[in-house]
Parts: sequence; structure tokens; C-alpha cells
Amino acid sequence: MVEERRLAVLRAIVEDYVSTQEPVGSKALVDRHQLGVSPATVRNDMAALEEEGFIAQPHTSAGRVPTDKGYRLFVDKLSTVKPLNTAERRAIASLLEGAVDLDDVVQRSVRLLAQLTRQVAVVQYPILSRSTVRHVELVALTPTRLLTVLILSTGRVEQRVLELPEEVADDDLAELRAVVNRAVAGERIADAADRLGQLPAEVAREAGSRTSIVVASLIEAMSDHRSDERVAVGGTANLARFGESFDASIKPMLEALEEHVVLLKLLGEATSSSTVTVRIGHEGPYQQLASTSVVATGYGPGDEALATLGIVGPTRMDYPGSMAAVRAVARYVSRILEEQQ
Amino acid sequence: MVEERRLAVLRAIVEDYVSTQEPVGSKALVDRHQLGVSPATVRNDMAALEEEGFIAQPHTSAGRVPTDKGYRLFVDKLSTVKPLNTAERRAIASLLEGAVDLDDVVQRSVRLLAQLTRQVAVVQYPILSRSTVRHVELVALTPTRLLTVLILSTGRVEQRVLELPEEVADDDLAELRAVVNRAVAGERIADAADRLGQLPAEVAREAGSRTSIVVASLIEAMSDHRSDERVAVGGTANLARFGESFDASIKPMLEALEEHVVLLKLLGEATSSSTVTVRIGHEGPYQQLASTSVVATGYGPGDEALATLGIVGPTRMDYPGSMAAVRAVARYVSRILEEQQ
DNA sequence: CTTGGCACTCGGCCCGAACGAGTGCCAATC
DNA sequence: GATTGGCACTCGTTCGGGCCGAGTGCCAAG
Repeated sequence: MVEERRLAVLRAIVEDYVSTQEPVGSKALVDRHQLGVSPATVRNDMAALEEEGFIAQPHTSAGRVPTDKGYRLFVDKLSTVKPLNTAERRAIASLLEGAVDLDDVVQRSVRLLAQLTRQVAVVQYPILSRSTVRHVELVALTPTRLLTVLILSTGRVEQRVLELPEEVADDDLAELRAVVNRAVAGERIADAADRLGQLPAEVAREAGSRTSIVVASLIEAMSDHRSDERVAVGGTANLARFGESFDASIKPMLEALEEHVVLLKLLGEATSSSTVTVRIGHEGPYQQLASTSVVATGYGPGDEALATLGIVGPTRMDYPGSMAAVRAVARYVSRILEEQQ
Repeated sequence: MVEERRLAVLRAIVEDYVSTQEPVGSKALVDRHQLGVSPATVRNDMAALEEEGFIAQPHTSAGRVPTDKGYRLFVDKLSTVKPLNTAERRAIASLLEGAVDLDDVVQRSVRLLAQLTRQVAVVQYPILSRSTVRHVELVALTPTRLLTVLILSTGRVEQRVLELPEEVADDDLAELRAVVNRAVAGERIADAADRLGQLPAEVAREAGSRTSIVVASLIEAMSDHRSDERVAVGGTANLARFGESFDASIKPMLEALEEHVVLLKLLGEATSSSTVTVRIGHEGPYQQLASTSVVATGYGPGDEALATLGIVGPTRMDYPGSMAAVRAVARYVSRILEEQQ
């Protein structure tokens, strides 16, 4: 019973602090929430909560502020999911329905997330290694420069220009295109590279030995995973609402947003699209971002996570709202991808 | 003679203000520059410069600060080009040489510009309407979904998925591909759309009437210029060095950076790659960005400007340095594009 | 366990004084 | 006529002190 009220107090503190951005005192708390007890009692509870490390006071004669541990408890145990209203749902649906392309879907999702949460939104493009190959197109730009276009099941299209050491005839190329497509269509990208590795002998017979060089280049291109790192970022202008703590929080944030590798590490491994992951403050891998939290989830058709999307913001954020928005967007995006498949 | 010294004073004020970020007084000025006159004389000059609107004082008992008009004069008449040192030149060369793709070139240029100038860098992708078509590839994803890949002379590759109202047979598609390529290869994109417009009759004869629908979709895709608006942005973290004036300058800036349309308008029309354009403060189209300047130039093989690149920063910036960096990067990028063509 | 009371702490705010950078003007000088 | 030193003046900034009040912790009573 007592324990229960203490948690109610913690919840109240988190909610008030998030909305006012100011340390909250015992009096203000009883005024704004129906706790049914006096400020003195709340003070006792607060002392206990502080003892346990859930809240802290910035200075002796100030109110309390949740610690990372406090937010963690709040997120895990105390927050009720805040369902989006129908207007928001409709906005998501209509905005995403209109997308034509994967690129388009990603761009729109980022905008959407940023708008809904008023935070910085990040959407990772579907991971290459989890997609299957739909088609490979080879286009000779010049006799020695070859444009390869890799079309994946997720709608992602990767292009790359290869410099060939020797000229390749058009006929050989056409033959090669057919052979390659036969070999890799429907395969996961890693498997596809393997398949290609087994090809050269066959290709040499069918389409001339020179093309084996092309195959080698193709394999190399497929095994190069640096483009796994593609992400879209939006809502940076929301950083402006951080207010005060500039160098301490905005600068490292802007830096992280430029470094896509960092950003992806921050988002974390893509989890199943049904779970929303929350990483609070120091729980993340970067000390400089100790006062920022990440709310993320995987997305993809079915329950397999093709990639991650989420938001990044101050630890002092509206977790229930953010989680709801992230989950909703992930679901809609997953559905779109399913339809387009 | 007197007039000359006044301009020297203005130059000194601009330089000092840019490096210290603080209003500069008469005493400090004579200390730091060999003007050969006393502070009192400088004061007289300052009064005259203020009269003419080149400088202003924030409050009565403060030093002087250049006005936009003052910066303008400085840029036009007083600044000597600050050549990059060899280390910088080498850095540019080596970084850009390594690029494989147009995408790669653009990404690297942005990073480079941001690093060199320590400002926010913006690079526009080559404008579609000024490129010629190198190749069109058509890939059937499903019988009714068609991926079109448009490969342009600049190395830019545009893809787009078309939903077809009817199924199209593979044979028809192959035929169509050949016909389309014959029609558009080497054409500017606007002309290419026209050419396609004249095709349907011919196509109907050769490849079956259904394909005319595909052609119509292709034309629509080609005439859709919204993708002209592609830009890459980098160095946002440099905004953090703005310091103080947060809401007034960083917020609108972040907002502008998210709105690519705004950004492109800010960069201005692509000028010849030999001229660097400087737009100072209020000279730009947006009042909210009254305290930011833009240094930009066109780039592209030869002297024709395919697109614009440049930097955006506070009016109080190092113009000679920025101009030199922008020009150097534009030249190198142009050269790369030339080689790749 | 809860509550009202009470002493205590300490950050924020306001105010006035002192400071000093910088100016404008003037009369003297070159 | 331009330059210069001198001087009074302005005004933003800084610093210290005092007040205020929010908020706490503790205690004794219910």
C-alpha cells in the first residue's frame, strides 16, 4: 500500500517534470495530483525514493528530478500506453499511403515521426543483408564502365559503377545478365554472393571468359556492406526546443546525427517490430549523450525486423507518447512494405 | 588618402570582429593593426563610416560592428583572396579522387566543405534538366509494376516505380526498352520527354498498343521535376559554434536546412563555376535568416553550371577563407565530373 | 503511518555601487 | 584641413548584499 503510493509519487514527479521542465516539490505535487495525502507524507516518500536512487535534487533547497533509474522504472512499470488519437492515426495512414517508393516511404516516415513526437527522428533503410535479391541489372556506360543496379525485395535499389579492366561485349553482357539473374534471384544477399562465386566456370563456358572479371566485381560490390549504414534523419529543428543546456547536449547531439555509424549504434540492434526499446541517458554507449534517450523499434513485413526506426531526445521526454508514436509508425511502415512486396 | 585609411579601418574592424566576435573599439584597433594614426583619428573615421552605414554600435558606449553593408563593401572591395595552403589542397584532391559514384562525390564534397570552412555545407545534386539521358532501363518487378531507371550523363541515377494499369509482356518490354533508348539517348531530359511523346504511334506498331501506357507513365516520370531538389547537407554540428543567439539564429537555420526547397532558394541560381556568389544577411530572401550569409558557386564540367554548392553561416564569418574553400571544392568537383563523363 | 508545525537552507532576484571600455567633442598642434 | 591629446560623459557589465520564498528534514502529536 505504501509502496504503491510511492510509485504513484514517482510517476507524478516524472509527468510533472516532463511537462514543466522544472524540479517538482512536494506541495506542487499534491496540488496537481489527487494523491489523498499531505505534502509532509509526500516528502517522506520522496526521501525514500531518493534513498533508492530514483530521484535526486539538483541543490539542497530545490524540488526533485527523476534520475535515469527513475525514468527506467517509470517506463518499465508505471507508464500506461498513450494511444494516438484518431486524427493522428489518420494522418499517419494518409501520409504513408501516398508513398510511391521505398525512398519516399522512408522520407515520409521521418517527417511523420518528427512531427508526432516533436523530437529528432531517425529511420534506417532496410538492412541489405536481410533482403533478398529481386533482380540484377547490368548497364554498360562505356565499354569498360559498368553500372550495376541491384533491386531488392524491400524495394531498396542499390547502384554502383564498376570499372572493368577489359572491355566486355554487349552480347556477353546480355548473356551474363541472364546467368546472374538466374543464379541470384530470390537469394539473400550473402547467399547471392556465394552463388556468384560458384559461377565463373559456368559463365566462362557460356559467355566468354572475360566476364568472370565482371562477376568478381559484382561479388565484391555485394559483399561491401558499408551501404547498410544508410539512415534518414529529420526534425533536427526540434533540437532548438532543448533550450538552455547548449554545449552540453545539443552539440554532441548534432555531431552524432552527422555520424551515421554512431547513430545506428545508438538506435541499437533491430528488434522485433512488436517491441519498443527505450534506452535512457547513460544506458547508451556514449557518455556525451548521457542526457539523451532513444526510443526505437524494428520494422519490417511480418515480424522480422528489416531495420530500425525511432526517435532521439532529451531524457526528460514524454516516453508514453513517444513510444506510442514510434510503434504506430513502425506498424504502418511494416504494412506498407508488406503490400508493396 | 583619407578615404583610403577609412577603408583600411573598415577592413580592420571586419577582421577583428570576425575573429573575436566582439564589438571593436578604436584603441584595440590601433593596437592590433599598424594604422599609423592615433585612436582619436580612428574614432573620427569610425564616425564617418557609421554615418555612411558601414558600421554600427550595438549600444552607445560599445565598440563598432560591421553592418551588412559593411560586409558587402569588405567582400567586394577589401578582401584579398586567401589561397588555401598546400595541405588543404592535397586533402581536397585525395579525398575527392577516391570517390566512385556521383553520390560518393557529393557526400565527400559536403564533408570537405564543412571541414574546411567550419560552417554548414550544402551541395546540390546536378540538376536533372541540364543533364542528358545516357540510358533508360526498364525492369518488370511484377507484371504490373515497373521499375524505371534513368541514367544521366552526370552520373546521376534516378529510379522510380510505376504502377501499370495492365500487364505488359516481357517481349513487349524488351522491344520498348530498345525503342525508348533509341529515342532518348543523348537528349536533354526535357527533349527526351518530347521525343517519347512522339513515340506512341511508332511503338504501337512495333511493340503492341499496351505499351503506350508505359510510355505515358515514363513521360510523366520524366516531367516530374521535384527530384531536382535533391541536396546534401553537412556540418550541422558547426552550428554549435554560433554560441549565444540561439532562438534568433540557430532555430531558423535548422528549419531551413530541413526544407530543401528553402535551402535551394537560399543557394540561389547556379552561377558559372568561375564566380563565387556571396549573399549577406538581409540580402537573402528570408527575414528570419537575416543574420546568416551564403557563399555559393556553381559547378559542373567546363563552365556550364550543373548545380550549386556552398556554405551557410553567420554574417560574421571569414569571407575570404570561405570563398576560397568553396571555389576550390567546386573546381575539384567539376574536374572529377569531367573525368567521369 | 500520517500529519501539522517549524527551523533551516540555499538558489534566484533585485538593487545600487563601482568599474571601465568606448565614445564624442573641443581646443591645440602640425 | 587633418591629426591629436584631453576630458567629460554614457552605459553595459560585474559584484556584493539583502530579501524572498520554495522546498526540505525533523519532530512530536494524533
